[in-house]
Amino acid sequence: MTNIHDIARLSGYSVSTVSRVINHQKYVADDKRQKIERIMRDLDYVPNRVARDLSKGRTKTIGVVLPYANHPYFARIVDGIVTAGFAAGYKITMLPTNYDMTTERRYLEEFRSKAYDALVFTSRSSALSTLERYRKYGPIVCCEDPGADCTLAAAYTDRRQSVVEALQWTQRQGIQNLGVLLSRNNLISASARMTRQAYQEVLGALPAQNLFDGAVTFEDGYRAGAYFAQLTPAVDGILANSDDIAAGIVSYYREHQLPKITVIGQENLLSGRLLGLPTIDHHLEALGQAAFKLAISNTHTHQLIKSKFIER
Amino acid sequence: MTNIHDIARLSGYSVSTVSRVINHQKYVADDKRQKIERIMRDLDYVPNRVARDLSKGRTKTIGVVLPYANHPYFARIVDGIVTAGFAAGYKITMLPTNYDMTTERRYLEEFRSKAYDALVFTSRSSALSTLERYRKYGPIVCCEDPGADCTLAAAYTDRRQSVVEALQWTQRQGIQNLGVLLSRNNLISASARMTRQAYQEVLGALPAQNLFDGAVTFEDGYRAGAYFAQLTPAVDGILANSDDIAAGIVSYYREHQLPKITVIGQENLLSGRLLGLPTIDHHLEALGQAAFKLAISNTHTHQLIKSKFIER
DNA sequence: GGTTGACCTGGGACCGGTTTCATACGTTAT
DNA sequence: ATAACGTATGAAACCGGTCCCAGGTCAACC
Repeated sequence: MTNIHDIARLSGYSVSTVSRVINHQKYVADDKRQKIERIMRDLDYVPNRVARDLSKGRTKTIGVVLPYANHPYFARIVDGIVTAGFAAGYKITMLPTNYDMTTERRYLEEFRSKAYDALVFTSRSSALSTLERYRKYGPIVCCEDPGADCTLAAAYTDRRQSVVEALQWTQRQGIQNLGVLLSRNNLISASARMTRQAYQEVLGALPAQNLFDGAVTFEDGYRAGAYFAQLTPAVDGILANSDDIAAGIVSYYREHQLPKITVIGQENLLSGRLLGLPTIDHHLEALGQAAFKLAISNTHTHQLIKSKFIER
Repeated sequence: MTNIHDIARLSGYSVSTVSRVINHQKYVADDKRQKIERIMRDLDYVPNRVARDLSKGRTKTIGVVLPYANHPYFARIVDGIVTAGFAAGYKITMLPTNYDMTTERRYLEEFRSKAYDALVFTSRSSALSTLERYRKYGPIVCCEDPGADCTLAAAYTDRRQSVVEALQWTQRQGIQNLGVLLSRNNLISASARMTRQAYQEVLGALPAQNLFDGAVTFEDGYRAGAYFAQLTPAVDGILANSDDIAAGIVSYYREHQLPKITVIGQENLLSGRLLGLPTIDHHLEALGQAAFKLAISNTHTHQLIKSKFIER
């Protein structure tokens, strides 16, 4: 493979001058510039990206940590990050975790090794304090509200507020007993925390039996449907954590000819639109774009993306 | 930032020995190994990934070229690539093109610059011969049948055969006049070519007015529905190029209270399932996994992934 | 006692760029 | 006449690793 030294040798000029030509810098005489450019073209020369990155100390690459690559929630965020990254000349690398903490830790160590200029956590299993420990190696963005004193940058939806709106809507609809689905009902998940808070705020204490945990896919929604269908006292409304999951619930109720109940989805996906379900659009592409911009700005700004409740 | 030379200096041993410790190689005395390991831990040292990549001449990164990041077709392929890549310790970088040839070319040039060990084209705008010209810089995989004499590796669905099956099924259903949707009806798109071939084979010449081109999203499907609904002679069946797009057609027909017609989707997505549409599952995750394996194997194997027609 | 081979260690070239600094020349201002 | 400055160029350090090769020790074997 031909390198910058070959070009220098063949052109009779120094490596420095060739480097100046490559980078379109000032202070190169026109005739020499042209000669060097011709030789580079003749030899089919392209500067080595990795060498450049090493020398410059940056990779123009952002790592995106996410549990599953092909899940609509994360796909929409990634879409936003990729779009914004493309416009800014950054590459986006996918870092799937399956919510495995060891894997997350491995990515954090890779971050220390300068493989990425910044890291975006679309979701996480590790403690926030763990992420903060790696903050000194570069910008880290999380997609949740990490609290005012957190030094991480953050872009997040106003899930609490939008869920409050959705719940108030159910009250106006006369819904008495509402079931709730969460993906991960633990202390780590900000999404779960916000949803519980909103429930508490509008409807009071959430009965344990009205909560279905571990909902990620359509199939999970289907199982949740089976669960809620046999519940006493019966629920007359369910707040799902995604339209696809809501669709699973609706499918169960339909297939078993159960009375129709109100199911609210989230993310404004095609499935919810097809079934005419009310939903909450969290504007995840915008969230992704915001996350990217924070990643390359190296601040610790916390940025709220407004969500929108959509009646149907 | 502390580097390998710091560790060498502080430990009193040579860079070579430190390198051996880092890489868990033989021929390091136990006491020295332990001392070096302790110093690395004390200094919080992590080897620089970029330097390593430069030295080794590889990045353990695969670039995935795709038109849109958040489209179910490509998302499923990417999912397969990411899953297989993760298992093999490779990073996956997304390279969105919007079908812009200049952008594709830029990625090919980046490939020459050793930024990626291999490139996977999930779709393309450039000519195959263009891609082949870059073949000498490393493995390039395309996700279509590039023809027997093509030196690129390839993983692709048997779209022609599966569409033939779908069309034969429509015949058995008594469908007389079938409309067809394509995403890009040009010479580049193998998917369009295979679909046209299958139509020719089963139903004969495809009337120009029965073809709707440029269908990518649900909204496109909706527009296609509007188009086909006003057509004379009326179509009594439509083959769409994805379930989401098929759902667009169905939505149009529903919303305008038009007589129900048979719409066949593709990719076996949730939308098709919800609407009970027959579909063709092209097993795109498997395709992605196959593409990844080809990418790191540096052969020019052509691999067919069987598709499956699903009646509903 | 000499050869062989396994084990251990360090020097230094190499991967392929960027960037700082020293130098030198030609104008222009003082 | 000379200081000052803009332009042009190259040498060499630097980014931070890998790895080949030379050299040394020590035990086993003939």
